[in-house]
Amino acid sequence: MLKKYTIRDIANLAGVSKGTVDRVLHHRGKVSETALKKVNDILDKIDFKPNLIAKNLKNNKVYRICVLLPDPKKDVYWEPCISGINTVISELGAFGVNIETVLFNPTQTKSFLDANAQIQRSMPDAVLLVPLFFKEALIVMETYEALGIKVSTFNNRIASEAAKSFIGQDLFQSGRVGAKLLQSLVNEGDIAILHVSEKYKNAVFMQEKEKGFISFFNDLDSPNYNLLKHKLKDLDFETSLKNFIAEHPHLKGIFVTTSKTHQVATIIQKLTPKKIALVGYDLLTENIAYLKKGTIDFLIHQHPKQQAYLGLKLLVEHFIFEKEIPTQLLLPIDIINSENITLSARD
Amino acid sequence: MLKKYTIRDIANLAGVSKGTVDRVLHHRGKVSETALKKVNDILDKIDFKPNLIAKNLKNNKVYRICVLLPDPKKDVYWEPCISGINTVISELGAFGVNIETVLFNPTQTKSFLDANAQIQRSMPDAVLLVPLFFKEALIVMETYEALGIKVSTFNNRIASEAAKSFIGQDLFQSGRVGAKLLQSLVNEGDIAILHVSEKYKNAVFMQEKEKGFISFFNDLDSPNYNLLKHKLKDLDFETSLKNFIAEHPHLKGIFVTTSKTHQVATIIQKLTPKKIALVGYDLLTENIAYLKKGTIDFLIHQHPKQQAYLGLKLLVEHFIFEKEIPTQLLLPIDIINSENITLSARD
DNA sequence: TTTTTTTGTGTGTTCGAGCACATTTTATCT
DNA sequence: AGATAAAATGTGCTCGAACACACAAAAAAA
Repeated sequence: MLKKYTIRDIANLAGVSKGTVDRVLHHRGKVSETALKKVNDILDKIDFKPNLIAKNLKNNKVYRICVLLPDPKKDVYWEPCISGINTVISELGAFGVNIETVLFNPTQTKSFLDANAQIQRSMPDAVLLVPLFFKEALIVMETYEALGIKVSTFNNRIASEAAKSFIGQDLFQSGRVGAKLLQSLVNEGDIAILHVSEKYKNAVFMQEKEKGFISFFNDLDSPNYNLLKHKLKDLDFETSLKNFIAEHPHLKGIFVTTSKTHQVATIIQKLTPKKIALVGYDLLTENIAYLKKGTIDFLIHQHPKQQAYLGLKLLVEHFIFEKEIPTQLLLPIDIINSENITLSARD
Repeated sequence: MLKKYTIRDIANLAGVSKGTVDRVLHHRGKVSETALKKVNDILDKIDFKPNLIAKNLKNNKVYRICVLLPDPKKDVYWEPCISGINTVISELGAFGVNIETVLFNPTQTKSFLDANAQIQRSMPDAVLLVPLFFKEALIVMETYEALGIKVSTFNNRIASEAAKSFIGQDLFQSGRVGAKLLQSLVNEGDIAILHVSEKYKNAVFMQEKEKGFISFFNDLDSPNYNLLKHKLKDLDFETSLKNFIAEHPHLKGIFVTTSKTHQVATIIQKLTPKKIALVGYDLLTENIAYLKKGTIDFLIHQHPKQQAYLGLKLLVEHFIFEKEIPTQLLLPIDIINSENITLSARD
């Protein structure tokens, strides 16, 4: 138990050489049945864990991993991802991994394609990317596949076999969480789901949240609530929202499906004397301010930092310690209010 | 950048031997100023990260770490800790650490003292423990200090210099989160904080939560709410609670400071036709059942698994990779409702 | 000037697993 | 039986950092 067995120990115990033990362990064949049995008998008796340290000493390759994500300058939502990547570098950089971050403009598909082409030319061992543009991502991932470059995705799920691994949230369930929170806040009246459509198309992801949101109230089947739905464009944002609110005097709660929740909060705070419950997404500075003020009641945390951190860490550990990469890793859907924000803002 | 520098590389670049480089790196002295400068010049130029793998190969010591926690058979709250410990074993066991779990009876201080005495006789390199009994824990930790055994604590914070490291929740803030949740659920009326006193004394920890709870409503300073406080003993639990509820017809919300929330739920569900909002602690099976049924509105997750996992992992990495152990690590205060429970139950 | 001490430098071995290669043993064929 | 092929087994080197030890050069003492 206290002893740390080595291949040599096993060889001595079995009365064979370490070469033979090695062949047994790796099923390399060229072992007589008698020797095989002798070694296996010992292996059954003791708990042999090959020393990971020695195992990797020989392999002095530097693995190269690229991370591709939207430029945080264009959308601050991605800001924490950078810090997640840096955490991995500081934790695992000494094991011989080279991590490069590549950014693309989330408003332009071309930027996404260009960045991928650039990465593919440099031929890294693996790529962790945000497949923001559905169609383009599919094509890009096939190219990676053909080049023998491993691909993991995070934040946005792509239903495709090319996507070997995904780290992120279950958006359907996330929508249900939002619904449940509104039910906690509002006893009866109109409840609206609001899509703030951003410049880039991530309609698929907003739809998933909507499905979950609606499914919750369907399951609830209560006469107290009346569901509404509304889309907001960046252009006529303010007037459109004001009109919507004016048209629905019984509006008691709003669920915003994107991180632009603060834009809605700005209006609600100004416009109405009577309280409308507001649930939205992501810990942007503006959102946090409204959360603390009380305009936003709950925020759902999508863990951008954690997503990048875990996705990258899994890739690194795959190369260094030969760990398996799970096909999908769904992160918990964190509910944030004004009181647990300080402790959650870190990641 | 792509090159992974070794000590040998640096030696060649500086025109000295690897022994000299080693002496410079470890400040072992016995290096002439000329040689020191030559080596440092190279070190400034390149980004040298000593290979952690090779570094530990030589050090083939098996570190022994004991984990001491209450027996999950006596209180299921601790059940997930075991799985957290096992995760560390499977993740880091191959690096040469021996982890032993020792259980004590949370209803008996003697059991705690006995278990510690047993651990101290076996002289491990470090101990991770739950300092459930304040006074006894202080004494015990001094003994560990004297024996040169590193101690980390989790779940319960002990205000003492002997506690080098703590992993757990900020209980004061946790009480504030509970208060905020009740405020979200209830618009006006009586709101009660309920202590279900368990057999063992953890009064200190319940008090912290209470302070936070009260501080929130003090800060709010709203005439809509009226705070109540009540203690429940295991013996006359049911009658006492029923009486309390009967005495306060305007009771609209209850905050239970322990994992025994389900006991309160049982009564609330039976007794009252009109809804009383209920916020409590921990993802016990019974609590989860009431959460899904709607009797419990929110549960605060104390992350028992994560606490044990992180506490142990930090100790292991301290020995294996010489990482610093933080003096305290406060885990996020997770809010759980019926919809995000499935994804959070895992840890 | 010679001997002793101090200080600086380089060399060689170790750790455990992996794998190439050498060597021994066993089986097959003339 | 002897030659040869095939299978089984053992040996020895590698990886990078750490450290003991040997040895050289310079400084101090005789």
